[in-house]
Amino acid sequence: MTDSFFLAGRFGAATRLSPKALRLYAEQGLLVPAHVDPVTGYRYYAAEQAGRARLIARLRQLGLPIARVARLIELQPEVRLTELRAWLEVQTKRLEEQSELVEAIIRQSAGGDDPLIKAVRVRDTAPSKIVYRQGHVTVDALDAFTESAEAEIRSHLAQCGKEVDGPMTLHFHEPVNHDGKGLVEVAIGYTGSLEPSGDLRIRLQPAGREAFLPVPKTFETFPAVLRIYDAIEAWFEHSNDLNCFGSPYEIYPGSGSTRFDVAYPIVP
Amino acid sequence: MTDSFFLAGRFGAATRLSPKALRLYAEQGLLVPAHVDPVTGYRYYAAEQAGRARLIARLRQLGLPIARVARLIELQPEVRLTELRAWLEVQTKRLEEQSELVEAIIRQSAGGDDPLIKAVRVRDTAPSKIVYRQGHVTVDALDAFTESAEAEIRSHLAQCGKEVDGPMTLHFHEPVNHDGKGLVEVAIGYTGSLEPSGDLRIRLQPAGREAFLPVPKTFETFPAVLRIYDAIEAWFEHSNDLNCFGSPYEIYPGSGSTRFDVAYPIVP
DNA sequence: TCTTGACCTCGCCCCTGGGGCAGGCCCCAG
DNA sequence: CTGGGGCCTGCCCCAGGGGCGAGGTCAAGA
Repeated sequence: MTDSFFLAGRFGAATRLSPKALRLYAEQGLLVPAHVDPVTGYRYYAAEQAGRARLIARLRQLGLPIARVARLIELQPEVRLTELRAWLEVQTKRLEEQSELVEAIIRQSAGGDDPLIKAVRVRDTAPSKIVYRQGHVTVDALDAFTESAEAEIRSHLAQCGKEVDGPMTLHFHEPVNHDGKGLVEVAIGYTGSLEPSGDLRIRLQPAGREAFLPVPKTFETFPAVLRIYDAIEAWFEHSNDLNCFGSPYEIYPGSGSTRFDVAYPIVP
Repeated sequence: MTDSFFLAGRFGAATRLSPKALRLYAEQGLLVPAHVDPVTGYRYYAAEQAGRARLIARLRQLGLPIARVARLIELQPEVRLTELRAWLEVQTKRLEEQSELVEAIIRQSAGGDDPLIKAVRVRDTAPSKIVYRQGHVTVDALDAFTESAEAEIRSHLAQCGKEVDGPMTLHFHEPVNHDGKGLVEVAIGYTGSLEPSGDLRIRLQPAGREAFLPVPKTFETFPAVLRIYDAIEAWFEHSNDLNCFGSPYEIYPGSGSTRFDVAYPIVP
């Protein structure tokens, strides 16, 4: 048995792992050598460890981080395969998003031949007091968050006997993607005087101007809705006079019997 | 004009870039602020820079490294789009490879129900002197490298009047993937005495044993050929007695009228 | 037995693309 | 003039190693 021990170089050559990687995995407990010489520090791997090592090499080759590999390795093979298939699904989705993004870049470069751009309008916004709730969500959780926040705000306003003043708005302070959470805010204007409650906060919204675009039915869902944002941003590029400097928001209901408008604040 | 300058926070909010990211891009020269206050160090961005900034944000969102973004940004839009489409192609290919890899992991977990595994045989290899050439190649450049190296070696042997002894072998010292270069070696045995020449080197190949598998026609091309490697490795797992410890190689021509065999060295 | 060369160890700094924090200015509104 | 929030620099941190240098080890040949 003792002659079926191998040093890092040879073991790594057989398992497609570099000695450096093997050392890292040994430190992290992912692949502990069968024996470590306490004097020299030499790591001796047993032949039986080759299977595990090769599995690790494959999972790493997929690009999975070490911690993920460590979790997957301990799973039953069937569960592991299920997880891997799910991971592949995610990768496929990511590729689709990248594809969408490239298309968006193409449209951005092509400039203003999009009829959407010509539909952008500007209007003044009235000052109001707003009550709002913020949260970090992914695009999947966005609808649920919006609904629950709106319900919470409306019930709080009803409870306090205050009147709703203006539409509901959904602000995107950070980009909301599939893979990352972004800070969003559901806000409703009101009249009268109100105390904050729970995670509901109060803020003054000064008067201003906004560039907006009603969203046609076919662009309501993600990721098609991103074209609306693109269109307004492209419109800013073309109108040298006005500058969009702030994050975008959606206004429910939208103008002209649409479900919502998309708008950007304008610096006067 | 001076009032169309924006500080990093506001500018970043409009272009989906964090102040920290903007600082990094400024340091790298990717997006240099229109003005930097020499006293305070404050970076002031002009409204006209928003387009470039947004393009950078998009390209970064694709996952492209900054250096790549910097190159793409300077290109003509059409060229840029061509490059982006090519990049998408590569990503698609990568996803396909990952999919293959997951399938390979599944087969590895499933164990030895593959008829290929049962076809693995063992044989002794004769000692010989070999002349070889090494190189770092990707899988795309592999065939060209192999052909040119084989031609070079054969012409050198012919020039020196030495006889070829044994088959041509192609050693994979490092994994050769689509995305990374690996060290490979084309080698041919000879008899007599020969001097090294150019990038051709000489080595003694001691006698040994190898586990091998002739490659059926349907598995000759990448990535299907990887199943052959997998099969031999799986065979090692199942035969507790023998250990593969070394990198694999291909032998041209293969046994039984196949184009090539795949083999692993065996530790006796 | 000695030497030599290959192999191994550890430790340090490097890469990407920022995030987070500390300490200290700056800027604007009240 | 003062406070709060925004901005600066500078430092350390993350994964997953690569590369390098100093020094110890192993095995085979002389």
